[in-house]
Amino acid sequence: MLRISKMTDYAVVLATHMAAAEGPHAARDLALQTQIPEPTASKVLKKLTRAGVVVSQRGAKGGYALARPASQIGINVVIEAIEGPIAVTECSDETADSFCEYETSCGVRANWQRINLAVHDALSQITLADMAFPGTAELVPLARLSKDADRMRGSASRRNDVH
Amino acid sequence: MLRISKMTDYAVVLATHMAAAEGPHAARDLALQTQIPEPTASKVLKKLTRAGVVVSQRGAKGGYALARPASQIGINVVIEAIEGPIAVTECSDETADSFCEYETSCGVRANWQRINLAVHDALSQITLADMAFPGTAELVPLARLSKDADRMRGSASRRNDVH
DNA sequence: CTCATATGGGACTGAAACGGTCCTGTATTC
DNA sequence: GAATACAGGACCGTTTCAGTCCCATATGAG
Repeated sequence: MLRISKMTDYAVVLATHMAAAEGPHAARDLALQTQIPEPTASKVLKKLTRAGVVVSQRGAKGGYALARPASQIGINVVIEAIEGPIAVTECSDETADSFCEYETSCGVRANWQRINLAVHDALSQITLADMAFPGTAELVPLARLSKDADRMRGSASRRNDVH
Repeated sequence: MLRISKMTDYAVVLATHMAAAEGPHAARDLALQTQIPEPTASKVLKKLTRAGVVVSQRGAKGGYALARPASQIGINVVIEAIEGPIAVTECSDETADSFCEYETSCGVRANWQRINLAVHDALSQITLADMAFPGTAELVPLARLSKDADRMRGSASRRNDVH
């Protein structure tokens, strides 16, 4: 579960590449650099464009570029661009939740939404800048994690390595 | 994305029901109570059993029961029981990661694992007991959320259950 | 001992989603 | 106006998903 689709994986890789260098990137170039088949990369880029994650420039010398600074684009945005809203279950999908037939059995609903939120939150913590410039993460990945954790939590160092 | 499959949804609902009452629950009973089609419920329960989330008793008067107290079973365990390990991308799957062809383009790997961890962590925070007895959550869902957030962030006790 | 009850473990199927390709149209630059 | 690149779908084979069904096995009751 929570297995992200390949398309989404591609989206993150492509976005990360764009984050690493300025200026317009032609779909073809990105495809070559990332080893993603060109038509597929193109498809992904189109979706990212529609979602407003990247902006596009048509014509010769055209290409794609991030719509905002990489540090302001959370991973969740990229993921949602491809896979739609992060709604773990149908009953947390607004269109359907009026018809949750369980009702009685389902004090579960509110909790699913907590789960959704938690996941969403976790994802939004990580930006494309983090992905593009692992920086300290590469040297001390866990240290970086705890740095993030500190920022989130305001205090204690906690590395749970593991899992 | 991050759309959990129906089966997993069922698993959580079923597990929550078991958390709400003691003793062995026959698959049939659970199916009736939760409105989940019986064969399907049965299938899910079998998976939960294999994963060790619940224990089963065969024969007349048999049924299923949680393997541990509800407060000690994180949602992540239930989810993983149905959907397999939480590995967001293939390259974070250990079997495959030796062959991440990107390599150069992929400083992304380490970051995916951060993402995985973040998600996994978020899920493990929520136990079946939380699901079965929403308590304050029902009255003030958002307040409860921020309360949780505080608990997460404030350093305090946080059990990592295992797996 | 025997029968009714329940789980264990797959096999199987129709429907839907996924991954990937390709084609036609439109905007932009030279 | 020709070459370049994106926009938007149509299309298709493969895989996964949801759901059902069947048979084997274990257990308790009479």
